[in-house]
Amino acid sequence: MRQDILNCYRTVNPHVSVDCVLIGFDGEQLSVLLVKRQGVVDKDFCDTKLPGSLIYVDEDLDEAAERVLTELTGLKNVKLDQFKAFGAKDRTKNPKDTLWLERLHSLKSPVDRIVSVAYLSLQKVDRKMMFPSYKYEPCWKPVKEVGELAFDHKMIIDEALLYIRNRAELNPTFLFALLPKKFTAAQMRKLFELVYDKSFDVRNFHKRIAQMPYVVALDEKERGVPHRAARYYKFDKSKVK
Amino acid sequence: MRQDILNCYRTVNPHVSVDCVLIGFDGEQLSVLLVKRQGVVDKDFCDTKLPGSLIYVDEDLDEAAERVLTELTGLKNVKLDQFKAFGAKDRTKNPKDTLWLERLHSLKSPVDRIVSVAYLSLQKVDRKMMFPSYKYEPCWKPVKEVGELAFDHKMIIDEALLYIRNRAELNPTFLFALLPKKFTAAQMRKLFELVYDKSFDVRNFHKRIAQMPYVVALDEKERGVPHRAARYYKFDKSKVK
DNA sequence: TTGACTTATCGTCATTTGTACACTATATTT
DNA sequence: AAATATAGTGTACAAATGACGATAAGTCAA
Repeated sequence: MRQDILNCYRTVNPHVSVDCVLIGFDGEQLSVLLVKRQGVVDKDFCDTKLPGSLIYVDEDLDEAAERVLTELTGLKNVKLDQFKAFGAKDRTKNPKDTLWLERLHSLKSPVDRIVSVAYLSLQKVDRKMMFPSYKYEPCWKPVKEVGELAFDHKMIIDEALLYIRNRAELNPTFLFALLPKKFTAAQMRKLFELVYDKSFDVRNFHKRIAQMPYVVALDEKERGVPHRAARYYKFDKSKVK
Repeated sequence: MRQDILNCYRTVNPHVSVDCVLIGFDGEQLSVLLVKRQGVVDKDFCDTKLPGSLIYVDEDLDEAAERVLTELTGLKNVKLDQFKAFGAKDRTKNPKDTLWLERLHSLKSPVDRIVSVAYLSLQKVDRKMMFPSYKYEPCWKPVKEVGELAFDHKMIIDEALLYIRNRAELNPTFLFALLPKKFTAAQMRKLFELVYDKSFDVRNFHKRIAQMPYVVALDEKERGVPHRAARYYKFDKSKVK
């Protein structure tokens, strides 16, 4: 790819990276998109991490996030929001992490502490979803099952979830990016319960939906379920506020 | 000062800076704390900016923010919250800014784009308030009167105000850092009106105060005002939630 | 001393919003 | 036809919100 060839000649900024937290919802649970580290043989290495990388010296932060996500997962045109920078003194002190970095970027001098700017995107997760690029083996991992990751990526994910919750409280429409185009009231309720970490009364939740002008009921219903079929709703962005 | 001497031997990270947005309220309006650039003779230079500077390679971001604020204003123990990173491609491309930076830090190579992590703190502003250090001429400037500043500092201030508003909507107790220990309902209302950019009904606002358990009425009243004296209130942190 | 003026404080009423709670409806499977 | 699994609905009370008018407590000037 032309873009990749050009990038070889760009200077890497060894002090700043971006990390992308993609949170997905499949109707059941929240997941996060993780990739594998490349070029590391030692099995002892913790080789799962967020899609992220060092940026180039002359590269816009937002653009860097999009580029890195595309390079590692093949995903394009993903709307990413910056939510926090991570710059603890010891965040890149683990030899596993520093060694990997130095090899990957062919760095001459040992890596200093790297400040990472974290980005968030909410995605619908389709079970049969394929990634355009499998080079780094991107895959969705349920957030509740995420173990230790490289660097401080576990903490970054926790902060992302906190951010989602706060932002949803301010403006719930933000969450509809996680739902499929057609969704049932039950799916929506499940999502809200996961995000707010509490359960909602079914009847009151229906009332709540009824007074959201941007959630419109469709004529269509579920098919092939072994019980009463639920009505589908859709999110109409144009009816927000 | 010992700290300063030691700092001379630390390595500067030429790619990452911190900027501190201190927002103050004096009972009338919101102000922001600005400092003067040092060591620049050319009068054409736009020499007012936020207190901020490059960090050291091995320095925690949060610590860097506190250190820089202390070095530029003398203020200590200020609670700073990180709210956003700024990393536009061209944010350090203005020759005025780059020249100043290169001289200040005695940099050998020209500065690349610098990613800046912005921090926020809310302060009560006392008209007779003195700064422990006047080296960089720190002073409060009403936000509505802020003109063009160095770098993208104007934009950083705008983002800070947006952040304050969002965060206050989530949790209004956050705003009490802006009010003096004793304050009147009118002062509090004025502040809320500035932050939310709309006016509130005086009577309903009193009701709103009455049902904030953390705002407690004092016996004390205003003195020397040419009309009925207003009651003082105080904020009791322990009664939040 | 009095009345004009200014700002503080309190009260009412209508409306909206939040919350607790139990039964009927519809589709599939056996 | 019965079992079962989930969808969908209404009512009553409490609490919060918002629009508005009336009264209280000071200063100031005549």
